[in-house]
Amino acid sequence: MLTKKQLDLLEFIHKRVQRDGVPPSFDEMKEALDLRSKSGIHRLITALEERGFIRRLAHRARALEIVKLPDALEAKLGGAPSPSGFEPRVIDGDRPDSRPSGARALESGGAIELPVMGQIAAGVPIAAIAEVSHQVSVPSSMVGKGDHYALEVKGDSMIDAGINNGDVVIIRETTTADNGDIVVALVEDAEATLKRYRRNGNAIALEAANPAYETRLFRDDQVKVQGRLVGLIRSY
Amino acid sequence: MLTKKQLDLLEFIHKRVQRDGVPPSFDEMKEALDLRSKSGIHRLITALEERGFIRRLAHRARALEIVKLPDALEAKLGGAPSPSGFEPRVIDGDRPDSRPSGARALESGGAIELPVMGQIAAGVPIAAIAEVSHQVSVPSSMVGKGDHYALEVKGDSMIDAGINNGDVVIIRETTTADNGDIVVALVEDAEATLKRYRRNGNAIALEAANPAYETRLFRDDQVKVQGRLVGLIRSY
DNA sequence: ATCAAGTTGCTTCTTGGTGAGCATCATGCG
DNA sequence: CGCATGATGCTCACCAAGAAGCAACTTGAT
Repeated sequence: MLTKKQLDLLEFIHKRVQRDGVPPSFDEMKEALDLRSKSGIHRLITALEERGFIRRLAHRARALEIVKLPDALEAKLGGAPSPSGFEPRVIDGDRPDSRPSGARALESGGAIELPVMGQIAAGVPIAAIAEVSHQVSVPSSMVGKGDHYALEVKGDSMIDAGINNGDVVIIRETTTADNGDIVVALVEDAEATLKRYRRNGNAIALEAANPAYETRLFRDDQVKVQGRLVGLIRSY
Repeated sequence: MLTKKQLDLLEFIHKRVQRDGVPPSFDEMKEALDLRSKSGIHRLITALEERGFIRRLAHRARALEIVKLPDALEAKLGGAPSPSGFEPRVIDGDRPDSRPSGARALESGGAIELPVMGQIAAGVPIAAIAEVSHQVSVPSSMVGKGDHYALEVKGDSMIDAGINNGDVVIIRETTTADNGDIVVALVEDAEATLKRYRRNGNAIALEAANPAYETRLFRDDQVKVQGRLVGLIRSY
């Protein structure tokens, strides 16, 4: 899957992250691989990204992250593959494989499994968040820090936001939101809806994205934000 | 399932990966099998890929990976069959049906990695399917049989279908479509667009889902279906 | 405004993968 | 036996990708 150079670079990055917690800059990588130009690094990085081993943000310093390690490296260096903020949990026992297979059940490759906690009304509210009905896999790039869960959307009140009936939305648990965010809002401690959030003083507006539905206004003590929309998955 | 040659090659590749962490190039394989031409290797590799033992990226150096090993080899060499961290659970009972030997391609847990083949215009412009830019994980429930890939949507011509600018669409490779399907259509062998497909006699209509765009009509020889929309992933 | 970190264009050279065309050989089948 | 088929082997041609270097340009941060 990888050429020697690519493997070397990946290994270097991995070590740096393990050591410093921060990925190296292009210049540091250039030094490490003994090159005289960053452009070479750029190409190697591109190749690694294309093959799905790292993920990155363009134009951001040190904005790269190892998503997975080839088996060869994983065996060689003991470290956990790292993604999304949880690695310091694995201790090395005598038999490292004692748990990786179980521990990473929810985190294998570039995906994470999230529980689908029932349905949510995008139109008229449905009962609040219920139980886990099943699990979905989502790209780990979709979830950042914090706890997440998924809900199945019922209704069409958010169609203008590109959220259709039957879509699965990925929600990050949070109790705050910024204006314009799409949130899971619990109204009057009874009904949960998916709406766009807008605050004005101590009034909260929950806007649908469908002209057929009206914006509803509440006092801020009537509405509890339960999560913010971070992703969406649809199957045809 | 495999011919002798194919088995030999697979074994060689496996050993090399175990030893170096880097798969051999065609030339190295050629040497190992004592051939005088790479093209033979090419054929063997193709056969192995077809049978699901290896996975690869076309036109990329050493971009190949062993996905599974035939039982014969697995017993012979102790090595792990490779995919993301779970094999130590299978004991050999009398019923090895744990793996029907055709299953689990890149599949780990409930997710599969697919290549993102660049961007597709949902509006006017184009750049036909280009290269792999990176990989995404999608729930395996989203893909059925057949080959799949992903594209990033540019433009807003499908907004009324809930497909926004920046969304990643999952495409199943196929050359046929039913009326109403959303497809990747290659028009005039030049531009690829994501549109709703409708056939009428030997005329094909490509409809946008946005009143600002007009339906375009073509003769059926001007349009080639390259895939059908099966899923969508959006990150906020 | 300035610096550091990334991104790109262009060049050069080497390595590596693709594919057409043709020959050989074993095998299963009437 | 003669033929079709499929797996292999080879040559040759071609072109793409990997790797490296230099330099200029863009972005983000301060």
